[in-house]
Amino acid sequence: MRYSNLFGKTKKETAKQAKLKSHQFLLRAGFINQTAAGLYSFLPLGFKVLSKIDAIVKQELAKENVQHLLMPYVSPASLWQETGRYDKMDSVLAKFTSKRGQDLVLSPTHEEIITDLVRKYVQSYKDLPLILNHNQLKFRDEIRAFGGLVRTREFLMQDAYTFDTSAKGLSKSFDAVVRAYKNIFKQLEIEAVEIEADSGTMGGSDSHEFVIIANVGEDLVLQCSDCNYKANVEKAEFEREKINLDEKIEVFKIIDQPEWVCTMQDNVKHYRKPLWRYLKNVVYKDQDENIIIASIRGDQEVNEAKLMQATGVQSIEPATDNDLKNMGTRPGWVHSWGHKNVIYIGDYGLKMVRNFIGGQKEKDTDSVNVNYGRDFEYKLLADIVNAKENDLCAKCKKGKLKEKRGIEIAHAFKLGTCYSNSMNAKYLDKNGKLQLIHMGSYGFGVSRAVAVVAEVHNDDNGIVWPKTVTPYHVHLIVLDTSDGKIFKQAQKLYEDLKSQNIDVLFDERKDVSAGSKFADADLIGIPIRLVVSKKSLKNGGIEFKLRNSGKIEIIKISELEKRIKDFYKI
RNA sequence: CGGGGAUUGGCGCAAUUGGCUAGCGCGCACGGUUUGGGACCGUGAGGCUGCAGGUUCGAAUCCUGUAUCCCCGACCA
Repeated sequence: MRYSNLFGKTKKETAKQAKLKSHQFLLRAGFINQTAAGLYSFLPLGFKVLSKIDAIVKQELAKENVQHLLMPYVSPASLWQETGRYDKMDSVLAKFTSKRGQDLVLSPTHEEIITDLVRKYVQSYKDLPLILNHNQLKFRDEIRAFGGLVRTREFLMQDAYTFDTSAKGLSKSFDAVVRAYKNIFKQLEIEAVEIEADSGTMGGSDSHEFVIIANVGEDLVLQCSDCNYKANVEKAEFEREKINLDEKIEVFKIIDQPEWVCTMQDNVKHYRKPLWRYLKNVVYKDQDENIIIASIRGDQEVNEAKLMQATGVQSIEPATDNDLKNMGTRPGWVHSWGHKNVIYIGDYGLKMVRNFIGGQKEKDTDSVNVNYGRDFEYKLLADIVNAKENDLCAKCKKGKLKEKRGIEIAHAFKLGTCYSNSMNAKYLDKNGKLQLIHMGSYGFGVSRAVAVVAEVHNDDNGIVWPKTVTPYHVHLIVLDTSDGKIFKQAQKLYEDLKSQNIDVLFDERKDVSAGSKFADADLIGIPIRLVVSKKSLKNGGIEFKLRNSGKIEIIKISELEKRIKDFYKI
């Protein structure tokens, strides 16, 4: 490709809105362009990188006997209604109606569609196990875009689905896909940590997330300082330590308290005691408008994923002031006991504190010396709060959990039979009995990976692409273009390399300074830079420079092809 | 979904107590001088100031509505 023909030029200025380096460089170097919030066009350079990642992903999966297919981007509402996700995933589903009145959605994922496919074709245990994959666009509405390609509403995702006759088979298939993922990470030169995660609306029992540790990430990961326990914040378990169980249990009292004391901050201001001393009540309502009061320690935060699991409800949302009014209370005045027709649930942490403050705030009174087990008790006590920095690891009970930020790049779910059950996907076993298919679901963010790779591989001047995903093999620059001989020589080199299946970006611009060309080469980030100039030819050849090194070598034209092919192992 | 900010040539920005022909940098086109780390001179093209109303002698500037984009919050009662 001749640079002057390339669609998408480099820019000197970066948009203020772009915070991440990957985002800035991808914009400046002309790899991507934003069409609307969370919707990006891939320009030729970006599309080349995307295509290469896409190919690597498919290739590595194919090694694990994964079969590729392609399912539609648009799917009928009826499939989503079968599993209940038409309502459950309402916030991300873009729903619309066709001209003939058919209800449709833009698929945010493809479990429903593939399960529908598989139930039509799989009849016997002889058809299993089976791993199917496609790399297809996804659309998730109401996602707030972030970091360029890191978080977009529409994105290219690889999603594989495994089908087995048993949980054991599922584990094997799961391992196969995870193996492929690890090889993909290696190819892309990114380091992903495998962590335990919450399954969320995906359902199923067990899920592993693959996260690139980066302080620009929006995922919170907790990692044990001692053992190898790692989990994301939705899932991370921790051991609740005794806070003040050596304190004497005092007599329960109702005392005067100024009306302004409402929030945890107010309590701290008023009583001048640490946060853990206060009882905190967080009110939610579930899909059927049932009120749930989560009672926790003042220093803790409710974890909605854990709360949903513990209460067994399908969805929760924070109660509104109006909901509180209907309960006969108001913000700051919610009681830890005594509200009628509500579900109370407490966190295990309540047992680690004696003599709480709070629990039944009224206009100018509240209670003190409140003790769980003596003054109030719940039928439901569970892990419903977030683990945080320096909490004790639940696994080894020795190490402290450390918080890290990360970008989720892949996620693998053991779905079990939840989809096959709701969608009636069964097979006949050896005994002629109908059995549910055991499923797994596996997603890798292909377009996100473009950002992740750029985020990991860059310097002050631009991107440094790994050789596996570089848009071109070499960036050929010609200087001293007014000298016809030199220009012709460069042109010949360009043609020769191309004929050897070497992908060349040829910067043959005549009216552009050397510095400008070098700066563009650095920004674009192709691993090998070649320069043909008066100087290089005088020195006996072509300048050869790797993007990630300052060293410049002169290489004879006759040796160039081999050098490049060795580098790329092609 | 809630709150805040923004929207001015392709890109990045200026100009608002309402007032001259809406400026600047980058980029682009043409001519010339340059050519090893984002060169310079000259000339030029490119705008109904997001859109729709309103106030006014006069609106980029004030008011109303609306669209789009960005940031924060997604809870602690």
